[in-house]
Amino acid sequence: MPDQLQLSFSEHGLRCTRQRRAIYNALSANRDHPTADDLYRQVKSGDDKLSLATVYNTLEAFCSAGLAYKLSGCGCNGSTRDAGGDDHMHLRCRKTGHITDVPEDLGKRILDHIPADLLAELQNRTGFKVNKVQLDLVGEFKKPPITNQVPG
Amino acid sequence: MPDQLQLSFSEHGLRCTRQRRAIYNALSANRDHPTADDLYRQVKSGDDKLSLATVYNTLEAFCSAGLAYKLSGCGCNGSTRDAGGDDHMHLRCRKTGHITDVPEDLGKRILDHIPADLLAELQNRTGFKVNKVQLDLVGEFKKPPITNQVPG
DNA sequence: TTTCCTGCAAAAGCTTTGCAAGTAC
DNA sequence: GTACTTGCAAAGCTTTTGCAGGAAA
Repeated sequence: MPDQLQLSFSEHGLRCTRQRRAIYNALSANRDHPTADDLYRQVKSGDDKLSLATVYNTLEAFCSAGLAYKLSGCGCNGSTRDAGGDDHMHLRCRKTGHITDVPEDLGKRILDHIPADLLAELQNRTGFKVNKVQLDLVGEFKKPPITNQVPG
Repeated sequence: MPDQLQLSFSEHGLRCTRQRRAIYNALSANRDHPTADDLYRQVKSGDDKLSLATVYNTLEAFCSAGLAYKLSGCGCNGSTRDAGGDDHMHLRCRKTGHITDVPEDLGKRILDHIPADLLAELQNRTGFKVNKVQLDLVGEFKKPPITNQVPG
């Protein structure tokens, strides 16, 4: 009986292997933008059979299939990915480079202020179709955040 | 006669060397978020005496001094930096990872819609002081952009 | 003159690749 | 059974480090 994930994989022309399931789950569970190595260790701690090369291959496969995206952008080696999906918002600490997410409701309220007509104008002028908006607030923690996330 | 850059360096406790000037200038001139290697080649093409290690050391020095910031964030190796400064906005192509800037006026109009009171609320709730807002629009070029920038 | 910076080369770390064995379909 | 994946190990990159000589202050 094919489950949701399996369907999703096959829709994108990917075979559904144990490793890929595990990696995909780890990636989605993690709002923390793990590196390949993070994923490797995380998956490996539950299920012993995995190699780091597979993590890289799999992420590459997910990215080509559109199931995940390189997050860090830049010409850089983009070691951190994101399981696609919604708009979102990060706090990025200047001192440590650490990234945490903005509380859901607040993020939504801020992003709702971005006017769709300006994005449409952008598309007209540049030919760039916006799929997703990502707002990063760069700064630093003046006091520890209230959540369980740690600045660095 | 100490110039602007020299003053700026010494304010931050940095000595003002030929290499650092060149690297700083290249970094500021470049709205393109160059990697260390990009900077190396760019500077080297004008002025023959520079080693790649110096580029890394210098970027590190700039970052600690607050004259530049790691751009890509994440736990990642942040090969791309930014000479601090203003809020800004990028277009990030999903397919190629290439980053280009949004036309100045349009970027400003979009960023102006982010309400300051919500940012203040954020600071109250999380302890995070926002210095700079960076908006990334993730998507892809449907047709070539009008500027001289190339999608990938 | 003192302290910090640079360049070189070597080390360390991260990512990709090649290929035989294994697995999904 | 066929074609795609995995795991291993080795290769290829990028970034950092140690140290002697050189330059800024």
